[in-house]
Amino acid sequence: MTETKAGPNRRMGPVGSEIWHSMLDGAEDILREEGHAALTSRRIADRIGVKQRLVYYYFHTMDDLVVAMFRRSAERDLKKLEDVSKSQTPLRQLWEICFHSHDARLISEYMALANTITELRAEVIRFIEESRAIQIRALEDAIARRKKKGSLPASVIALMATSIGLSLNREEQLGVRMAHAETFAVLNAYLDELES
Amino acid sequence: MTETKAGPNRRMGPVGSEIWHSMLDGAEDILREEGHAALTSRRIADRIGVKQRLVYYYFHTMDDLVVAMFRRSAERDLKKLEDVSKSQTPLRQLWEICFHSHDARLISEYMALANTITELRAEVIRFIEESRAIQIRALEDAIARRKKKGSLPASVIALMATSIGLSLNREEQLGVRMAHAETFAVLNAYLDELES
DNA sequence: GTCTATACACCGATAGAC
DNA sequence: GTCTATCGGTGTATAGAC
Repeated sequence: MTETKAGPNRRMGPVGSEIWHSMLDGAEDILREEGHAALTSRRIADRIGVKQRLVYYYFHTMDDLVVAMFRRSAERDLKKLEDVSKSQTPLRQLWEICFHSHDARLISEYMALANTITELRAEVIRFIEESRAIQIRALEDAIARRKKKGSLPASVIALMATSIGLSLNREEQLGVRMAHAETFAVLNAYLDELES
Repeated sequence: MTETKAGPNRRMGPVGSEIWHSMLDGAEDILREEGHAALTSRRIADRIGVKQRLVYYYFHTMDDLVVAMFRRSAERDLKKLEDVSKSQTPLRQLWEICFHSHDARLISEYMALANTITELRAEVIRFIEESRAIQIRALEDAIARRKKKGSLPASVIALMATSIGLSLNREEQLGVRMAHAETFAVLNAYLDELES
């Protein structure tokens, strides 16, 4: 298992090796700090102290590298979501993850790249659907535990919460604060009601 | 008024002229259809049938062009928001605009570009704040008219609605549908309650 | 596995003619 | 106003030596 996939008949480096990871680390840093325009094979190589040619030994194309980068981080995120949804206060923690631990800039760069890179787009879709499924399961449990009628469906709460979390996160990073404090207060109260 | 701004001492074409607009039109089409990587002075020129040099007669830099493009579209949007918020059913129409009339792909491209282009970032902030202000005003009126206690603050509804609208829009364009129908039903019911 | 070297395309931006 | 021509830089990707 030292070959990535068929593609062009070119020798390829081992997926998951140390240098493979450090390339993706460097790429992620660049994307977050300097944006898509700076995400080039040369800069990645420079950053981790190897020659540009080596990037193409580990990845067929730059698009492949981007897809691998997103997939790696999506897998980590999904694992974290699964973990906290089994904890004592899953909702509170899911909300923390949704609102805090993501870098809004990185997300927006991926979203834009997904417009062009078909395989990334598929990966993004998969991630949204799987993380939503996890959230819905956790919410259903919480709602059942509280057994107080009149709640919104778990699926609706999940979608709304992630949407609002994404926006709040993005706006805070931009420097917009209008209506944030009030919204946060409302959400906190709702969260308390669902999960004391 | 045929000069854009100080900047480099170079002759510049008239802002708002027919060709100025067609350049921005072409740029917008490219950004929506092919993404930021294809947004170059040469492709814009090709698309509208002029030579590349002319783009730099109308815009100092490519960044300037991008900022002008966003600003023009933001002004149009704000005007439309103002208009419908004075109509008979402002809430319903504001929601329609928020959910439908925007191209999710274009938005995500702008968001990514705003990470790098400082002036665009400022323009985005201004747009978010002004459109939110308009929405809050319309919502306050609607809530006062209904004078039914227990409603969420107008500012919170505004933020939540735009967030959810953006996400639904984006996901529909991606091809994700999970939880959409249920969410849409809930929102519709709420809208009916606020504005019959 | 990692390197040097290189082919080739495209970009932003400018000089200066008409 | 619009053009031709061009400079200097950077990108993806490959050939092939060690």
